[in-house]
Amino acid sequence: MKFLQDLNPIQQDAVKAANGPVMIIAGAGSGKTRVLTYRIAYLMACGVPAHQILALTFTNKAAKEMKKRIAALVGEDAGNLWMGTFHSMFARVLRKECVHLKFTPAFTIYDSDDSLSVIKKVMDRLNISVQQLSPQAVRSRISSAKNQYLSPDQAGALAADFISEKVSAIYTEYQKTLQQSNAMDFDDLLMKPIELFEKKKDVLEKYQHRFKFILVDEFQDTNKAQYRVIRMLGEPQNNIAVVGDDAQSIYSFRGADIRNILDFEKDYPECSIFRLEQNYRSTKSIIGIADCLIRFNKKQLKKNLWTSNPQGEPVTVMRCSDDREEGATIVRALHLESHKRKLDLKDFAVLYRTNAQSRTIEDALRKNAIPYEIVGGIRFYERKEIKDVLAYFRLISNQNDEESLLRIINYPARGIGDTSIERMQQHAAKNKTPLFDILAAVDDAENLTERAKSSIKQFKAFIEKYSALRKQMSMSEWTRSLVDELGILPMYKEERTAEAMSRWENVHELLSAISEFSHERPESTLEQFLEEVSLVSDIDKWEGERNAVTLMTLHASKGLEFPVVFIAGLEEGLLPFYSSTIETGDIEEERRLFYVGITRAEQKLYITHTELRYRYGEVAYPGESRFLSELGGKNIERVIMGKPKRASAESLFASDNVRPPALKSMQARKSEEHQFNDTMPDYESESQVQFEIKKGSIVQHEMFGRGRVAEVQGRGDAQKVVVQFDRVGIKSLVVKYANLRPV
DNA sequence: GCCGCTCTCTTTTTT
DNA sequence: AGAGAGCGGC
Repeated sequence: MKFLQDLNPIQQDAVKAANGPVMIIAGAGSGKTRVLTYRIAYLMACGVPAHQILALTFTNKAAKEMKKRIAALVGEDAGNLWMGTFHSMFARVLRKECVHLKFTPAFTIYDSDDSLSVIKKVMDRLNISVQQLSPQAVRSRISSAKNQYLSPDQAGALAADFISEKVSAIYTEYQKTLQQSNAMDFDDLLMKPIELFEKKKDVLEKYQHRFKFILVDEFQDTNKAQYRVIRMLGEPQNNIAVVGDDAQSIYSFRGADIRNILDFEKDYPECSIFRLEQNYRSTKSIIGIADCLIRFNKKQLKKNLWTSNPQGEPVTVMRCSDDREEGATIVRALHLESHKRKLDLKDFAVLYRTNAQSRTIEDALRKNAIPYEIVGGIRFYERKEIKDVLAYFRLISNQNDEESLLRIINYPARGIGDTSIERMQQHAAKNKTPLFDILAAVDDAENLTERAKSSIKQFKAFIEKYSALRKQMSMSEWTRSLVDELGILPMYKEERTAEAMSRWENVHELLSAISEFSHERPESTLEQFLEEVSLVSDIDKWEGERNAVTLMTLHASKGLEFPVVFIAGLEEGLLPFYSSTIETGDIEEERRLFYVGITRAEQKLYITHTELRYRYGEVAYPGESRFLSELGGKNIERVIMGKPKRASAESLFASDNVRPPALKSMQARKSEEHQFNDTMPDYESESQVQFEIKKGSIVQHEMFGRGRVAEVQGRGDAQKVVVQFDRVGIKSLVVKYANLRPV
C-alpha cells in the first residue's frame, strides 16, 4: 500500500484505524477529503468489497470527485461504492423498500416549493388563515420537527401553546396528503428510513449486513435524524468513521446539530479520536486572522490550527462608499492580482452572505467584460416554467401526485377553473378516491358544467395518450413531443417579452438536459431523471473548469478553495445577518460562516464592506461588522476606497476600540504602490464618462435592447427617462440604475 | 373564467 | 426594487 506515503503520520493513523468507531476532527484545509479518500482506498486494498462501504457526503459533487480519486488509487471497483448525499443514498434505499411503508417505487420527491403549496392547501382545508400563521413558518416548524425525528403525534404531544397545536394539526394532515399523493419531501428521505428500519427489523438487518463500513463527511452538519439512522445501520460492529470540524458548522437552520460531535464521544466511549491540525491550504496571514476570529466563539472544541506555509501578504480590508463601488473595487483588485500572480479568472472567488448581493458584483464584472459564473441563486429546476413541464412528467410517472395534477390541470389554460377544480375535489373527498380517478368519472360529478367536463376529458385523454406513448418512444423523443403538443413554446414566443424569451430558452434547455441524460445513461428511466433533478444541487453541477470568476454564498463555498478570495458585505445586519442576532441570538454560527469564508483562501484574501447599501430598495447605512474588530491587529491592512459618504475616515475608525493597524487612505496608497494606479481603471473617472441623455437619443439597455428616449424627467440621481424600446415597448427607467448606453 | 392591476413581502443560508 | 399573490372588474 504505497499510497499511504502521501499522508502525514496523523493522517496515516486516521486512515488505518479501520475497525470500530472513529472520529476525525479535521480543521480547515487539513486534508480531510484526502483522509476520507485514502481511508476508503485503504479499506478496499485490504479486501473490503466496494459495495460494503457506505460513504455519506454533503454534496453529490464531493462524492463524484472522491470516487474519481479512489478509482485512481485502487481501480474501477470504486464505481460500486455507495457514495453520495444522505438524501440520494436513502432515496435509493427507499425506492427499493418503500412497499413496507405503503408507497410505490415511483414516489415523487417534493421540493420546498411543493411542500409549501401542500401546506397552504392543508391550512385552507383546516380553516387556518395565512394571516394567523404564515405557511413558511409552518413549513420550517414541520421541517425542524422532522429533523429531530418527531412524528406528528409526538409533535402534538409536545405542543404547549396555541401555535404549536395548530402546527401539529397541519403536520398531521400534511403527512396524510403526502402519503395519498405517493410523495415524500426532503425531510422524509431522512425520516422514512428510520421508520422503515424500526418497523421491519429484517430489512434493517439486511442493510446492516450489507454496509460493513460507514463513513460520514461534514459530520458537524448532520441532524439528529441523520445521526440516528447512521447509528442504526452501524450495529453491531460500529465501523463508523465520522469526519468533521465544529468550527465549520453552518447549517443549524436546517436542523444540523453540533452536539452530534459531542454525543458521538458519549455514545461510543471506545472510539478513537484523531485531530488534523496542520493546514496545507493557506498562508500564515490567513490562518492567523481565522484563528483570532474563531477564538471569540465560546462553544468550540479546543483546536490548534497551524501551517508551515509562507507568511504571505496581509489580508486587505477595503471600505467602500456604497455597493456599486464595492463591485468596482473588487474588479480593480482582481485585475491587480491576476497580473501580479499570473492567475486565471477561475482562481478567483467572490463570496457573500445573501444571494441578493450578487447583483451589484455582477454589474461591475459585466461592465468590465469579466466572465463570471454564479453558483446557486434561483435553481434552474425551481423555475416556474420548468416546474410546469416537470409536473406533466411527474404526474404521468405517479398519477397520485396531486400537487402536480393541480399545477397543470389548467396550465396552459384549458377552461378548468378554480370552481370546477373545487367541485372535483369535493367529489373525490366524498368518494374517498384520488383526485386523478375523478378525471375518469366526471360524468358522475354533480355541478360541473358541460364545458368543464369536456375540458377535463380532453386533459385526461392527453395524459393517457402520453402514458401509452412512453413505451413506444425514447425518453428524449417523448418529452419533446409532449412539450410540443402542449404548445407552450409558441405561446412564450408570442409574448415577445424578455422574460418570456428566457422561459422559452429554459424549456429548451430542459429538453436538452433530458437528451443529454438519456444519452449518457441509455438505460435510464424518466423516474431516474426526476430523482436526479430533485436531489442535484447547484454546486453539484459546478465544474470550476470554465475560466471565469466564481460567485457564490458563503454556505455554498464550504469545502472549496481558491488562490484569491473576496468576501463582500462585512456589515452589521448582513454578516452577522440581522435575524441571527435578534431572533436566535446565534452569533456564533455567523462567525463560523465568516470563518469558513476566510479559510477558503490560499494566497490572498480581500474583505470588503460599504458605508451605504441598498436594502429592499431603501438606503441603509450599515455599521462595520463586529467581526472585523475580531481579526486581531496583525496580518491586516486597511484601505479606504473613494470618498466617505457620511463622515471622515478617521472619525469612523475613531469609534473602534482598537485603532486599525495599517490605515491608509487611497491617496496615500496610490503614491506608495504605482501598480494600483497603473493597472486599474479609476472608478471615479469612469462614472463621469456618462453621456448626455436627451429626448430622441437612441440607447441600449441590457435586458430590453435598443430603444428611443421619448421623455426625460428630473435630473441628478432621481432622473427618469421614458424609453420606447423596439422589442418590449415603453418603459420608464431611473437613469442612475438603468445602465443605458448610447448607440 | 380570464385578465390586469395593486399590494405585500421579501432575502439568510439549502438537501 | 422586483416578483408573486390576491383582488376586483370584465
